[in-house]
Amino acid sequence: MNTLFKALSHPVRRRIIEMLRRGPMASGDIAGAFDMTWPTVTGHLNALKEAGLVSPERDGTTIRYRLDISAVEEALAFLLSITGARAPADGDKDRD
Amino acid sequence: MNTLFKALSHPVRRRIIEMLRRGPMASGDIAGAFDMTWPTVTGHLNALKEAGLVSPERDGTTIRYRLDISAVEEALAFLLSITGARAPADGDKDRD
DNA sequence: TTCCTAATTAGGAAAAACCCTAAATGCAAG
DNA sequence: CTTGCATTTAGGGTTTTTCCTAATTAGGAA
Repeated sequence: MNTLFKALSHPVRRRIIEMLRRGPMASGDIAGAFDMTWPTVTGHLNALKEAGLVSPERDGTTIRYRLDISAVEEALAFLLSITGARAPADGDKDRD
Repeated sequence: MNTLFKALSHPVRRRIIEMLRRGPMASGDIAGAFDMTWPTVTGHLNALKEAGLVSPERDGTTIRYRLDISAVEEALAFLLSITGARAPADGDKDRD
């Protein structure tokens, strides 16, 4: 949960996640979409992999990254537990 | 969105959010729940405030922090857009 | 083997985050 | 005004993040 939210806390990494929403992409194609060096993007991909958000698969000389939805749902579960299960308490009378 | 996910990326701050789920709490009570100094907790509260996740309200000498659900829903919306699900419904967040 | 391309790891500088102690602020009561 | 309590801000040391360039690994083709 800790590395997961930390991975989501960088705009480049969130953008990568959005890109992978349509399907797996090669590392070079991902790196080419940003205005930073390839090694830097590799670092972000490693952070996402560490968080379980993506997984790489080799195909010859190219490496494709695929989005791992279940990790996203893990973060989703935390946020839903916040918005979905709110108990009424004494200074909290003005709910919608 | 950037400060929002960054705020969520620290375990102490996520725990504060969980604590505030039941209602506003005084700064001192929040700080007392952790094994760190009060100024450090104040720093975390500032990070949460910066992200729009909590808002402080003064009552005499004590300051109470209240959870701001709409910011949570903002993060929720991003994750839901990834999994492809719909936006959170209005009547879904007020039941116990 | 050698060469080329795809991609990563290594090393390090700059910036930010984290947590502490000490000092300051704000409010209320005497 | 002065004291006291609740809380925040200031300053600084240590660790982590972020990004770069240079070097390295890995696979395919000649």
